[in-house]
Amino acid sequence: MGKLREPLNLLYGDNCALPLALEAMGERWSFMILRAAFNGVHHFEEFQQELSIARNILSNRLSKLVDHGIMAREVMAEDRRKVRYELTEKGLELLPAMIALRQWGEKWGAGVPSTPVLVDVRDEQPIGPVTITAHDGRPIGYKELVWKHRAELQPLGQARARADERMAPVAAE
Amino acid sequence: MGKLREPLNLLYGDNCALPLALEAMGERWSFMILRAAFNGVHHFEEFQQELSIARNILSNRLSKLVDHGIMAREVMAEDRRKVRYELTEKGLELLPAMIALRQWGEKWGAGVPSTPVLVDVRDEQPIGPVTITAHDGRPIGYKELVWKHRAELQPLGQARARADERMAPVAAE
DNA sequence: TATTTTAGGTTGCAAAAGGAAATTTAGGTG
DNA sequence: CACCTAAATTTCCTTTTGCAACCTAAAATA
Repeated sequence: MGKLREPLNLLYGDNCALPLALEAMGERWSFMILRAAFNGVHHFEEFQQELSIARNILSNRLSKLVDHGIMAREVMAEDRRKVRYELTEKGLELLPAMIALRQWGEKWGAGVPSTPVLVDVRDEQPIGPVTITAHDGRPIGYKELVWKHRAELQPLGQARARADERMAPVAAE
Repeated sequence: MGKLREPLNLLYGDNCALPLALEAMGERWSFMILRAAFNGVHHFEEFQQELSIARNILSNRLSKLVDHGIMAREVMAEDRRKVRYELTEKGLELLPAMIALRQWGEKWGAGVPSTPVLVDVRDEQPIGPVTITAHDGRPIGYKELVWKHRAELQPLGQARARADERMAPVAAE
């Protein structure tokens, strides 16, 4: 058993939060609805026309997003037929995940020039790639990641000699 | 129409890459399979037991992931019954998106302590949150983002006075 | 060589989810 | 009231998913 390629053992854990996130966002239209919401779409008919999604599916997805606390549903006071869907804080915080996905699609999707580009309002420069970062913000790649149990963590600032570096011995190889 | 809340107009574009990414990763099991792959799972039976996924679905999803160039399929030389599935570069680069999702799930999922934690091998400190960053790496929030067409971009370093700041006039409000 | 085991799938069938169009409900307007 | 609109819901149909059993080629074993 050579250690030529040790299992990356990322993303593991008895209680990985990924399934949880996927429960809320893993359905086919969820991200598209979210994208529209980020673009200022607030009403049922807007979503429907924007996405060309079946009305029943849209209805169902909006309900689920509301149930999951990703969107808030508010019957409008001035015209109580209208319902306004708004991203909650929880929903807004999906932006990094969505942009990461979008950037990946941009990079790897066959020649997507992606003409409109996201820029920082401040300097009007395009945003950088969404990356994994160390605690100090330095970008790091997947090879530099390891699982660690909470108990094994050391207080910030005093990086102990990498002694008991047993990483969660999970799956494979 | 008051401008109290202008449409964020993020993520838009005639050719947003998000649908493209979702075509490859938007199906229910895709991210879970990817997660397993990141954890060093390489073989059909491993995936199957790891995920408790139906064999036909697994078969189908693996094929699709291979078709999309996210995983590579290789019949092993030493035992030609065995097929090894390996993440490609394209697949590996989904890590930020996946971790962003996971972190979101951690933060917002009802009390998920997420005991094993990802750390930087270098200093053994937990990784930071995946964020949107400006070109210089400074983290920025969704309020600081604007669409800009390629033509309107200015060369880095000389942030022109924010003159023709017409942002893509899309959807809503 | 014949038999069994293993890895990686298919196949068939019932259940669930998805989609298009018509209908319903609650609320407005002339 | 008759009519309209926004947001769902219901109906009907197609596709996808999930489960179990079956299949096949390649080892392993007898």
